[in-house]
Amino acid sequence: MAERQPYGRGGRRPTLEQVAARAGVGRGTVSRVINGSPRVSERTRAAVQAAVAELGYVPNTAARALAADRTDAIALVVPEPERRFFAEPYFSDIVHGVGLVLAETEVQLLLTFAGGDRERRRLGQYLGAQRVDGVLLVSVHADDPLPDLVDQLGVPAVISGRRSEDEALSSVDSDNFGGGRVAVEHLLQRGRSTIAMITGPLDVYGARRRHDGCRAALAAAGHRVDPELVEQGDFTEEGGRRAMAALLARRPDLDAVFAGSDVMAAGARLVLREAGRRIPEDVALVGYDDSVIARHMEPALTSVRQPIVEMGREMTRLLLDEIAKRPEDRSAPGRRSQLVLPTELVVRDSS
Amino acid sequence: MAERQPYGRGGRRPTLEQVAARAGVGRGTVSRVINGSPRVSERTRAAVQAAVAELGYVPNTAARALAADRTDAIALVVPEPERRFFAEPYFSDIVHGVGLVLAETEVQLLLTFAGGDRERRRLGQYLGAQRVDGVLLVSVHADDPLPDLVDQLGVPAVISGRRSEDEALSSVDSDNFGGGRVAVEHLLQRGRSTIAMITGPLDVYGARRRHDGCRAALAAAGHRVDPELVEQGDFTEEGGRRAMAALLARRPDLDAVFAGSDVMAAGARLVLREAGRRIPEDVALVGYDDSVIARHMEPALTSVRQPIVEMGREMTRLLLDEIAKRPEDRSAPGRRSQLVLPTELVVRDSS
DNA sequence: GGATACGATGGGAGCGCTCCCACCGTGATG
DNA sequence: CATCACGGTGGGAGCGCTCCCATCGTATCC
Repeated sequence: MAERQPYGRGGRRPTLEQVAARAGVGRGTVSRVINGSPRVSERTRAAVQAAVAELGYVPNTAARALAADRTDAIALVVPEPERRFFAEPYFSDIVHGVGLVLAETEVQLLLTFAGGDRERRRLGQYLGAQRVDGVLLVSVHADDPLPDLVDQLGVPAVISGRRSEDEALSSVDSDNFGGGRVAVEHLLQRGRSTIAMITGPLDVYGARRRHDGCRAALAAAGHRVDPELVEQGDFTEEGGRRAMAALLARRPDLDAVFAGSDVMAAGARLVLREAGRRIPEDVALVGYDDSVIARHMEPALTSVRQPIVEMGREMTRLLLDEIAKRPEDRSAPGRRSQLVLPTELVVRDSS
Repeated sequence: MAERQPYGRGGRRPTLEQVAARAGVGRGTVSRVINGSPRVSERTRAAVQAAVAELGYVPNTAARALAADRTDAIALVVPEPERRFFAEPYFSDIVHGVGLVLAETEVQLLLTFAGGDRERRRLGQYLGAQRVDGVLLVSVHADDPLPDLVDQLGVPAVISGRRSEDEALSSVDSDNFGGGRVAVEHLLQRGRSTIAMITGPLDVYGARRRHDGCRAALAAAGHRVDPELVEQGDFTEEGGRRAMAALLARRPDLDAVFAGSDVMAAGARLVLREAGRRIPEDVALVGYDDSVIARHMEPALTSVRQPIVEMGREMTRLLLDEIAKRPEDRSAPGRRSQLVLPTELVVRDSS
């Protein structure tokens, strides 16, 4: 193999045409080899590959994108400021899952933050500019117009979680209903009978489903669902404290609490401790998310785990499938895939 | 303004040509307006802008990249697996700093992980494919061939930290020498006289500079630099423990320790405590990085802070400058910018 | 041996843009 | 009144690739 050119200082890179000349074939043939078309003889293929290696040829992405109308790149759009993105292990796991699928392809992942208003507006431009073949949307709020914008632009997209019962976009969610149910079933099995619930904001779809699953488990066990034992939080630690205080005031006899997130469980724990309740002896506590704090809490928190890495994988698979279809074959709105992955209870010391 | 087309279902987006037709001008004129050229009359500019708005025109990136040979995108290349990237606040701050500068431009940031070997190899292809105008390299190891590969490809690049005294690439580093010096000066001011040092691996440039600064401070104060008081660690907690144990065995009379990283300081702290030494009463402890653990340590750790956000900003500025030059004007190897930002001592309870 | 089929190949057209040169008209200048 | 300068404009050429159609050769069949 000949020495490869250092292209530095503005030297131009070899083109298809030059590879073709070197290999003594036509442009079309080289293109076929590069793209792995089967309609090339073994001899020719070898000659072309040799020429590619000698010249250190790499296809120009821009030219390919322009001619073929595809970029071989997808974007992960994070509608949050960078800080939050890095702070939450959720994103890390999603990216990891995405990466696992993309590693087997030639598709590149672009991370895009759209935290601020300005960046938000620019995103439309960005997608309109056909920089990417598709979009992965994570951490989308119920009232976020972004998904609909993306959909209207005709850009294939998959959303993590869903915004409501009838999500218009393709989505991958975890089984929030099952998660809530299994948490409460676990508490019942532990012999608890007066089970309180700190929910997330009930206009958030996932939070409502956790709540529904919880009620379902109680009903299935023949328990009455007592409104006095339900208090709404806001996914913050402070919200968890407030909710716990209210529950304790109304029902000092409660012997278990299911919180819709680990962070709220952490808040609840503080209030319980201040009230002199031992965990789990007096009150069993179960959280949701299986986050880092669950493991580090004292006592370690029983929590419901979502398969986040797996969600990242499935989102990516779904998106690549959608992209692979020709535009006219793409699923019509309303007939998109809605995937729901199972959750799992991780039992620790708090229950 | 007319209703904007929803392009969905494979509908094509408007082109420059169509905007030109709509505005009753030529292609060139529209291009000039889009790119903010001053050589357009106010009348014409307004007409074109109206047409752009009516059609919802967005320039096609691929076509622009092909014609102009620039992508308006830069890549942040992280030669680490995703996990580490998210785990370390360092990266979060860098990305934040980069984002601050890019927010004022039309340049897009792409995050690229090159942790695995496979991804590593693909990166060359990626850069060769002219997907980006330049590259930001962070967390590069001394023996990493990546920077030279990038340089050889003629892709403008800026590296965070430097690999050695004579870094070939443009770089932005923090003042490790000054950081080491100020840490030790602080200990001397506190009246400590027997100051031990746990260094990072001395083949890592930054670690060596911290060590050098430390020695310089000692020498300036008229202290002899006692080899018995220097022990090399490896930036891990375990390494910090081992080093501390060795130092304590050799010199039980030491009254201060400067560790080359917070994590090593954390390891040292455990050993000191096991040996019954109180911090800071018996032994003062200073770390490096001002990481989260510094604040959360018991007692809170005095540490040297690097201006990481600022480093991200400066790296980006440097890179954009380099990109703005025509290729033939770009700095020759050896005459690249080497920027060093000041470090700062954050005094807490451990000293 | 000629018609047929099909795999392999070459290269024209065109993707949407920027660059640049030619050209137009106007007002200043000799 | 001819000449020049210059701001403003139109549009050809070309970026490097993919797509596709025409073409060529060879194996296959009657």
